[in-house]
Amino acid sequence: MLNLQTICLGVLYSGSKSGYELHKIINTDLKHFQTASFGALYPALGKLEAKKFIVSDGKKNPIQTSSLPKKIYTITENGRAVFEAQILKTRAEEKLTSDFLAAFHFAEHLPAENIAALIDSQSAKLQEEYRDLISTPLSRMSEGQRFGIRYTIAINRAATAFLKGEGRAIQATLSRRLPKG
Amino acid sequence: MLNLQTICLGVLYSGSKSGYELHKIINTDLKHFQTASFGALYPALGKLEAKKFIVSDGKKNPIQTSSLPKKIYTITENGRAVFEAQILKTRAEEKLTSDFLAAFHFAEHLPAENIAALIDSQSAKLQEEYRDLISTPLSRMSEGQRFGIRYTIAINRAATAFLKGEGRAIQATLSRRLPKG
DNA sequence: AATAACATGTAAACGGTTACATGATTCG
DNA sequence: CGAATCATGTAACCGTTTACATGTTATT
Repeated sequence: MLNLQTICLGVLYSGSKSGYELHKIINTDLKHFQTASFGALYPALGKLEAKKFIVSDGKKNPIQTSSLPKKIYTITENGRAVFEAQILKTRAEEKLTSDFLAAFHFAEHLPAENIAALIDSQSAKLQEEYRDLISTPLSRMSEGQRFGIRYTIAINRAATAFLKGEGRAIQATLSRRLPKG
Repeated sequence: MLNLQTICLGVLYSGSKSGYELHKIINTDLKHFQTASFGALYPALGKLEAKKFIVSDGKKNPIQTSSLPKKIYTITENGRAVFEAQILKTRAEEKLTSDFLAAFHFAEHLPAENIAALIDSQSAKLQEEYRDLISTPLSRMSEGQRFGIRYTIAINRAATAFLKGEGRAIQATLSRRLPKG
């Protein structure tokens, strides 16, 4: 699986950025397949720098208080080569972890109101994701990126349609159960 | 997020099982939203046992060579209560990590044959998942579990349809690019 | 007797989250 | 001058993967 280091190389490939900017890009543009917290991002950048895959212009000297705290990372030639090799050997792999589906798997332990809440909340999340996806400006985006967005939208729509069609039905069915005792 | 310990409690709720059986159940019946390796499973069971949420009938005595190595885990009353509380407060959360989408995001660094391979491989994986999903015996399954399977099938179909419809088109588009130099 | 499947576990390393800690810059 | 946002980083902890290590039971 592609790890955060490789993702960072990929984002830095198209231009130098600070850790903070990288964080923003990953958690907006790449949100549908990757996220990163600062606690994951900074150590990843540190490791990439140690391996000479990226360089920074940072003044890490704490005495120089007047210097900008902002540190711009730039990918090296070595880094580019490593990224290209990595992305070339990438296989179609996906891993979903879903509390929504897990909760339904064990739904016999849930009262009807919780079932309803889960479906409503999942629908809302899908709607929010949908808004994010369609609001992304398609210009300045590569063909591959557009393809990924459209793929994700197709899945999002199917999920929403399913919940709209069958969500009420399952709520009704599960409400008819005998209360556990 | 629901962790493996809680998932184990959930599976043991409906009947006592060995670690090995638990492993098989999670990686078949729960495959569409959760997997677990032995290296993750056994420590999780050990922690649950330490907390008295489960008990085992294991003869851990290595001198007793004649005893069965099989260890059956049973959920305790305390464990049931903890699981019920956990599942009750579960929120609709989902996390997808996709090398397929990541590769497409950076597809400008990929030659056309890799694009084609990625789409073919993703289609094959979806088909395989689909076969698994429809082959699951619907009897002896709760309403909630059936709902989860149908939800996953709806998404799987949408993904397959998208790749069938637009997969060739993107391959053609990306093949028309100038080779990088 | 060999092989596949059953069965349990550990250790090192990895990757990530959450919370903490600090400080600068910009805008109203 | 206060608030939001920009900005970097560490530490403790958590959960998992991968590889290793070992042995049993059932089938052919």
